[in-house]
Amino acid sequence: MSSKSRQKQPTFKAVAANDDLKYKRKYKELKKKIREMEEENEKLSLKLTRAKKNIQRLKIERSFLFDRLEQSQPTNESESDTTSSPPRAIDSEEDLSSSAEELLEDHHRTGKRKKQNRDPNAPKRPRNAFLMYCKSQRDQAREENQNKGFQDVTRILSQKWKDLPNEEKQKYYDMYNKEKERYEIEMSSYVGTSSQFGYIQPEESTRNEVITRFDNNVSNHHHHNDISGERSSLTTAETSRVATTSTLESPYNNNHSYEQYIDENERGIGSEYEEEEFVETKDDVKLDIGGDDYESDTDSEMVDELAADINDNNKRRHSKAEREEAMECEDEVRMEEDDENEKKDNEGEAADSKEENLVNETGTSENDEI
DNA sequence: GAGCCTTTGAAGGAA
DNA sequence: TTCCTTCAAAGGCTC
Repeated sequence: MSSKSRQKQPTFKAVAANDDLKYKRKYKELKKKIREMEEENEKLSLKLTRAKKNIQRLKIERSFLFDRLEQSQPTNESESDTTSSPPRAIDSEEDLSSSAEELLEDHHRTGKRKKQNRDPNAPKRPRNAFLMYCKSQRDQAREENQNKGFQDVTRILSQKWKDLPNEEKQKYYDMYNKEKERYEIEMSSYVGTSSQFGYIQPEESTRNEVITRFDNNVSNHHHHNDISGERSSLTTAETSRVATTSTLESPYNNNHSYEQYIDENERGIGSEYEEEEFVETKDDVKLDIGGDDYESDTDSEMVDELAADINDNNKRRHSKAEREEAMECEDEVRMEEDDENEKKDNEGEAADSKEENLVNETGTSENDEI
């Protein structure tokens, strides 16, 4: 009996050690997963920040366009009443309103939008599952239906698509999801780049057409007249700064007055709501680059300051990574020490039980002898 | 060279 | 929420 228990002892220990190893492995896996989730979370936060900034910009743009439309409305009515008035030189307000209204009316009436010159640098929209299917099957379908035209082949493919079992379709939906991910990633880092094409936001072509028409009118007008009031001040007050910022970050490269409007709104001249939103946006930027304030007056200084901050931030990140690594090493060392201690304890226990067994055995033999 | 034809499906805006 | 529109792809055809 005692010899059996002696044989079982190391097996039990081996199992316990095995369990420990398992837990250790599991612990490491979980730690890795947490790290991955944190990284993903960081990415998503960045994406959210960008989206917020974009929304803020669009809000300002919208209020700008509505302001222009509202301001120009009464002028138009009075103009239409005075039929005998002599023809005037270009009136930016009138031209703007007629262009914008015409465009908006056109859009509402037809419900269709004219095709836009899309920025060739803009990411392509993802192809849906059916288009993926067409791409892979079209050649074969054309070979099978050589006498049929292109549209007919598409029609055949659509019929085939409908008849396709869901498991087969799933393959193409997966492909679509991958394309979609690619598109989202590209869009998150995409800022309108080409001044030739302007900044054309997907699904925002009408808005941009209005803006383009407006700014064409404004720029034309500036060559002919000196406008008094708001727009004049808009175009002259901070031209140099706007020119710099527009080349640095503006998607609307030709729009000084428009840029100026955005710029002023973003610095808090707009409504309280906008101001509040702007503070949030600026805070987001601070978060992105390390949480410091920027006090530079000029753009070049600000760029230097930003670069310095990014370097600092990289250093911080680097040291953070090092700290994490060191902590991990410490954990591992601690775990190894624990293991060793446990091993020693187990060995001690084994020795004790061995001694106990020996005592018991000797005890029984003595008794036998007696 | 631009736009149309055909199809499905995703996405976004308007009502 | 529903409806409508646009845009992705393919290549030939028309203006």
